[in-house]
Amino acid sequence: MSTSIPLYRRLAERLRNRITDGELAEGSSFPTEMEICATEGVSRHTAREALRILSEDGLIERRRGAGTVVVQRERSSFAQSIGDYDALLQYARDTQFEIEAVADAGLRELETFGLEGDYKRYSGVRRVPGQRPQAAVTVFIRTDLDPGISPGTSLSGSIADGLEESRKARIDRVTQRMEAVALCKTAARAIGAEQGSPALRTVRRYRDAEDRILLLSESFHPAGRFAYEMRLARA
Amino acid sequence: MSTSIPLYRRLAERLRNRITDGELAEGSSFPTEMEICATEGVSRHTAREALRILSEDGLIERRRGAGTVVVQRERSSFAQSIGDYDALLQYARDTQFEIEAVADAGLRELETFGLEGDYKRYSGVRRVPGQRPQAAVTVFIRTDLDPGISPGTSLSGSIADGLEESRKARIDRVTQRMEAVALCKTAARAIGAEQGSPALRTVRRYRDAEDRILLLSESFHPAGRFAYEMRLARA
DNA sequence: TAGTGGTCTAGACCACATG
DNA sequence: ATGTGGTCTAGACCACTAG
Repeated sequence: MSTSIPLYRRLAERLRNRITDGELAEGSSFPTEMEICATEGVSRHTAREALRILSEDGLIERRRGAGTVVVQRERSSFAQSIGDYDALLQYARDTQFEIEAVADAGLRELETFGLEGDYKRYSGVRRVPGQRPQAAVTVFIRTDLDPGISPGTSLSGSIADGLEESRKARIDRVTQRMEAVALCKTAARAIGAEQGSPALRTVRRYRDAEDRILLLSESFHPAGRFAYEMRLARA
Repeated sequence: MSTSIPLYRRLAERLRNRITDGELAEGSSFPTEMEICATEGVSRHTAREALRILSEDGLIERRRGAGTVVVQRERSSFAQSIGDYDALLQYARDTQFEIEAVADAGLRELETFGLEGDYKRYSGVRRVPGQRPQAAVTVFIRTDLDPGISPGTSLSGSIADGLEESRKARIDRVTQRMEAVALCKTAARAIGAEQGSPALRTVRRYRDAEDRILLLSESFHPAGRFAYEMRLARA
């Protein structure tokens, strides 16, 4: 085996492609577990693990006794998600990421964020040129994808943006987590806010189709300087 | 045989209790899979399913070769994955909106939120039954759509949910704004947090196809009790 | 009744972390 | 070197849905 990606993940990826390619139409008829076992030559457990992934991703729905169907999404969350992703990148294009430090990521940080492997850490602030910083930002990028930017550089756009253009890897999806926190000392100093004051913490994980994290960003937006707006259209 | 709840779920529940009861301390030492198999008399697959539940709930962390540890940080965040409108409603279904007061909305509040016309104001907290409040919530609903709920009622789901079912109006889209703020006195008292402590403020505006605001909700999630997760997939 | 997904067992090999 | 969690197989019984 030349690949270390588990069989059930590769199987999930093949099935996912059959959906997005349109071979498996929306609203009906997904192969049964036993069919997948037979055609793909895997055990039922492996087939089920793959189906679990697709189910958690919202691509299929399963009902005991009835069967599995491809979820109907007429222009729904998928189209909506694209807009969100673009909007996300748009924000990055409107501001500059001023890189203040670059280093190898430490073991503790990697563990904190659930990263496995080697990553480079870029830290700095994001701001509209001429204004005070909107956020303290830390970016972890897998070392083999490191663009090798020097400290002191101001990046118009995001590192994720450059990652796309380099074609070294393809970002398949992004998960984003937001919560309110009290600013830690480091972040507070970086953006000129008071330690302990409220901030919006945003962690984004950029993953490829095999669910590996290519890039991770953590931002602290102090209260009053940033609000996140999104629009949820109905399916 | 008396119960229809699967074994692995009951096992997960037992293990969860051992964590919350303090028998399994944070930071280290969770029974290994083989230990669970032996002491609980289950197969490894069943043990793993139970552990998967706890892992997805963020109670434990697993590392190959190293073992399993209890994480249960003080702030047991409740992560909500929201990618589209349906997922947003799902969160409301998992928690209860406990209504503490109902009144006509005042002119100043209407102005603050950009509302025009007559609205009813419902205020209270949202929580998973049996747990401490996750958020202080205020809902404004256009008076002609008022469901007429009495103070003291616990609503399983959201008012927006009921609005849909009443078929008196159709929600076409929702815009959502999120930012970090310091808790005001009123909200802080409602959820038992300290005034001035960090919170995530979320304002949602539910509009019909003519862009009129049918319903508006404002929530304050104190730091540590809630995280907002969304997934941005690409085509 | 036949077929589906849900649960559960027993066993195996592997990659990895730790001592 | 040992033990951990991660993957995978083969087989079984069950609850449920649908024709």
